[in-house]
Amino acid sequence: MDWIAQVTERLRATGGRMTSQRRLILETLAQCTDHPTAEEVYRRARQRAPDLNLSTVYRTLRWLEELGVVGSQRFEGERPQDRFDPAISANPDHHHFRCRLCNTIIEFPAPLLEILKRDFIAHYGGSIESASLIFYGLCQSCLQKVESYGPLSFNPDAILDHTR
Amino acid sequence: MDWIAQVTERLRATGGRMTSQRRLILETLAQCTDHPTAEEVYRRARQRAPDLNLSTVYRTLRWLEELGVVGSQRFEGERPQDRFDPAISANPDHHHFRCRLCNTIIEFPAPLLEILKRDFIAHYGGSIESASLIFYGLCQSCLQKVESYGPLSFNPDAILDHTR
DNA sequence: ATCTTGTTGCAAATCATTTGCAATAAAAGG
DNA sequence: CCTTTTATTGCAAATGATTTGCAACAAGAT
Repeated sequence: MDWIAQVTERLRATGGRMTSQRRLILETLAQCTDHPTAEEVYRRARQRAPDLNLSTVYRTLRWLEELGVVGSQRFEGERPQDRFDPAISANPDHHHFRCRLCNTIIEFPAPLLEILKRDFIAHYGGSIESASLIFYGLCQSCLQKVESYGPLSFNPDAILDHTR
Repeated sequence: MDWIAQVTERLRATGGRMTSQRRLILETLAQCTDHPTAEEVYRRARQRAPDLNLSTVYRTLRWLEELGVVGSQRFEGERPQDRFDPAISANPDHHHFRCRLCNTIIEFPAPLLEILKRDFIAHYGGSIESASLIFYGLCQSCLQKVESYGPLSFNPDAILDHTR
């Protein structure tokens, strides 16, 4: 059984209905290899159904979030907006790296995080139910570009006055 | 030289001016042991200067953020709003645990995170400039309360009909 | 085929945060 | 100390992502 059928089943199990809009949004999500915003999901899905509404996209995404089918996170250095992560069910325990230049997001596993959790609990007690780890930096290719160009040297005094 | 004097110096160094509002906000932040929202900083500060404006609080907090004097982060499970962290300059490399019940935030060091960063770079290349790690769970005292009460057993059929 | 009720589209509301602008007040210079 | 410059403030309005009320619509059950 594929992903969409599974989600449909969960939906029915809680008294929900499968609609053409929801199916479309699910299919759109299934094709994503990135972490789209609600607006981006909307734009992509609307190509196949121009009267789809942004509210419906939001409602569907929130509902999928509750079902644990998609994740959502916000990243620094961009407008405050949720990005949705369709990969969460296939790959539950991943974290995120975001490139400051090209904005690529890399998902990576972090089994060592368990040690950090144990450390925390050893020191402070309590229990940990979930964790969010985000790295920010330069991805491999952006780092190479920066290195090959060398650092930018900005010297205001060196700027020529072309008006003279 | 105390914290406020240091911040004032940095401010002057960039052509800024120290005002009564900024001093008040700095003093309010210095007394915080928690991670207040802009609104909370505003409420606390306004007790001493009732005509302080929320915009001024925002502008000052953003400016302190740029100076690296305060941090800001958002936590899941509450309205999407920034919380400001006055402890960042005293204690630069800390991460956050947030209790799902009492909302207490615990700051903790995570030196092992360096290993995770090295692991990531070994696998994917690139470079890491910053990291955000947030744990969500129950703090020690909330965990104890939950354990001593035992888990709540919710059984709809067991609810008595008091209308009879 | 019909009924029930979950879902949609639309427009308006929310809510944290930002911004334009005229008035105000630091700090610099005399 | 007093003027001058211009950074900063308070206020109100704008912004922008997200949510919500509601009447029309359409799944899925009977």
